[in-house]
Amino acid sequence: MSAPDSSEPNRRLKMADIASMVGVSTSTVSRALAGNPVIPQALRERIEGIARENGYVVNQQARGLRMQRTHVINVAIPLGHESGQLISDPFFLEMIGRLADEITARGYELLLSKVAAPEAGWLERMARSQRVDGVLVIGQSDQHEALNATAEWYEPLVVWGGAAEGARYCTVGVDNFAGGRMATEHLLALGRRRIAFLGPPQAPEVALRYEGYREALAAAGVAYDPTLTATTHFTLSDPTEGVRRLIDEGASFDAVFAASDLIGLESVRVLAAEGLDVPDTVSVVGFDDIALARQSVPALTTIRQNLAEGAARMVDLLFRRMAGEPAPSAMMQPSLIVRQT
Amino acid sequence: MSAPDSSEPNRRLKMADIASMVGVSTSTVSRALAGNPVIPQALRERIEGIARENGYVVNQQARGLRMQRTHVINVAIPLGHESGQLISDPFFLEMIGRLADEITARGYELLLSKVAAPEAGWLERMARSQRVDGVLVIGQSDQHEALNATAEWYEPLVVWGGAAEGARYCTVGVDNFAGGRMATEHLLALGRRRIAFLGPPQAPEVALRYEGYREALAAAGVAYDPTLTATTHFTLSDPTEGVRRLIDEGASFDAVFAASDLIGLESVRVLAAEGLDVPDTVSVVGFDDIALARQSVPALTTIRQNLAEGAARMVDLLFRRMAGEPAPSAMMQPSLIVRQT
DNA sequence: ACTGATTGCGCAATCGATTGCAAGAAAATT
DNA sequence: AATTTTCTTGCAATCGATTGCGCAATCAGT
Repeated sequence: MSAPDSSEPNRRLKMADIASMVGVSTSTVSRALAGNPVIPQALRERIEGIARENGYVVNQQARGLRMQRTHVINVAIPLGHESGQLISDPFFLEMIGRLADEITARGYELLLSKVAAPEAGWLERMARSQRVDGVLVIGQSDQHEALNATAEWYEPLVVWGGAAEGARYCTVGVDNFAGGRMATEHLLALGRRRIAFLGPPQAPEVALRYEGYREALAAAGVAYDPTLTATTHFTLSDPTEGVRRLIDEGASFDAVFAASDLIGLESVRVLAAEGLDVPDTVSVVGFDDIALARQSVPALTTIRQNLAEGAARMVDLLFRRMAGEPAPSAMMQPSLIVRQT
Repeated sequence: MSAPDSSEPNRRLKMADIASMVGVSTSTVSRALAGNPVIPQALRERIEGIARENGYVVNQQARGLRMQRTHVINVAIPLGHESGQLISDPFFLEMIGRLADEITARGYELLLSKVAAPEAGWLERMARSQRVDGVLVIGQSDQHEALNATAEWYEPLVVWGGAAEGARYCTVGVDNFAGGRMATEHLLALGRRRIAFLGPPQAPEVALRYEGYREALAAAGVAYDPTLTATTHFTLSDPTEGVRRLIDEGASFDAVFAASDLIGLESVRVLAAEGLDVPDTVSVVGFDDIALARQSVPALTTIRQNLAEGAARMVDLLFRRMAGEPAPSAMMQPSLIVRQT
């Protein structure tokens, strides 16, 4: 008995419904809603008005099928060598947030795929499903080969990570080698000589940081000691064990270069718990400059990656590639942020 | 001059291509790939084989249009009262990760929408675009009305948050009122009497925590002092000011109940920087139990929300609603985790 | 060998939009 | 008034899959 609402959403409206309400064909409605100038302004406004009043929204499936584009970007996070299921590193959150801003600003949507245990062909399926117009991969993980294989024929693909050897895919990232060198040089300048390295070296970006570390050691004439390298994942519990292992094995070290801030922060915590004072006894440098690095006590010295710029670059390159222009990889300079550790 | 690869992906394959390669109609290919038993096993395997060899992947746009479902779930994060653009709270990352697991496990994809400055009708557009089969909203923010309006006619909608008064939408969350009470009772049990509250009370879930706080005070016969309430956002820089403001205004307090761990951790840091010892002079309790709460020094006492369970519940309810079954809101019990603050 | 049941597979309609082409109406020109 | 030009607007094909219906081939039963 209630008066019929202006919007009575019993059934999903299609363009034909709007067309018959206005008394025109779907062609006209389609053109009007697309802002095509061949439709006179008066009529266009009438159509827009009726569409709005009835809460009509274009069916994106149909539109996508006809137009051969979806206005969706796939953001994939491969977790190849991460044992745990969870992404616990805030680095990802900031990156996702920045990418979301950039993608939304261009009128696109973001399809997030967490690729927990990469099966063969995951990236190829992603590229061929035609569900998305482009793919961004955050971190190479151990998927270097898969990336190369797909990049061979799929243009709109941009990867955040290191410029791995033999990579034929487009990467955006900071100069990880330089970052590793800067971190190590900083520790050397503090007088540290026994510098440990903590991180997952299977990931190309970490491998480059590691090379920078060894390069800096060599340049300073400090002998490289393999027992000071501990392999850990990016997850939260793993670095704990990594640091403990170093201590338990009796390795004597006076500094830690951690492959990520999360690993760095955890190292600081474990060292403190073991009675090793940071920074008096042991210095620590992280990588990323996540928000928590600044906030923690003591504040973590780290190598900063500018994610705002990085995300903007990735999206910029991706859209160029989607437009058919070839876009080259980009490398940005990291910077050393000296804090208390 | 290179030998033609087994997969020559010059052009995107459609089902008709596979059909002509096998020598059958698209109907048969479609049925075979869908595992329809009317297709004899031998033929089905031949079709599957050829499809695989040629890297054929079903066009999801076309499939979605025909089937009237997309196999995509929209996860929306409204940031109504967050001044900053960024989601910096790790709570979101863990939640997104858990939801991604649940959604992927059911063969669906996750479309992530960061709704930075909610415009009128954002949720309605989301629901009507037919780009997704259901919508999950993480946190009510200040969008209570929008949620109510859309829930009126759109079934597959589940919200993470508090059971706000007059909410006609389906919510999943912990009992925020009980959580607020538990936190406050814990502080009272420690002998604290001047307990400050920090958080954004516009969000319904925070409002409930606040009510629990006041309820506990009243039950203990401790006078409520409005000058001990400071409004802050969930971002990282804002709590800093919130705490400083309390101190600067000369409010004397011996405990802080923070509406989130991020606010709690920041409070600890600021208090320490101001020379107020935690926990000797001031006790702090947070909310969420993010990974960092355990890891920080001193480790943060907090009210734990079980996000793994919460995410599973949300997705479970959403899929029930997508199937047309009415599914009621769910409330889980939080638990007090006593640590060092 | 003939009828009826069963199985295997293709035809063609359908999902909801977009757009090239062209027809009819209106305006401008001669 | 007749013709040309310009505006509007609709017809119908198209994007790539799914599926109800029905025809032909195979098989079983007598």
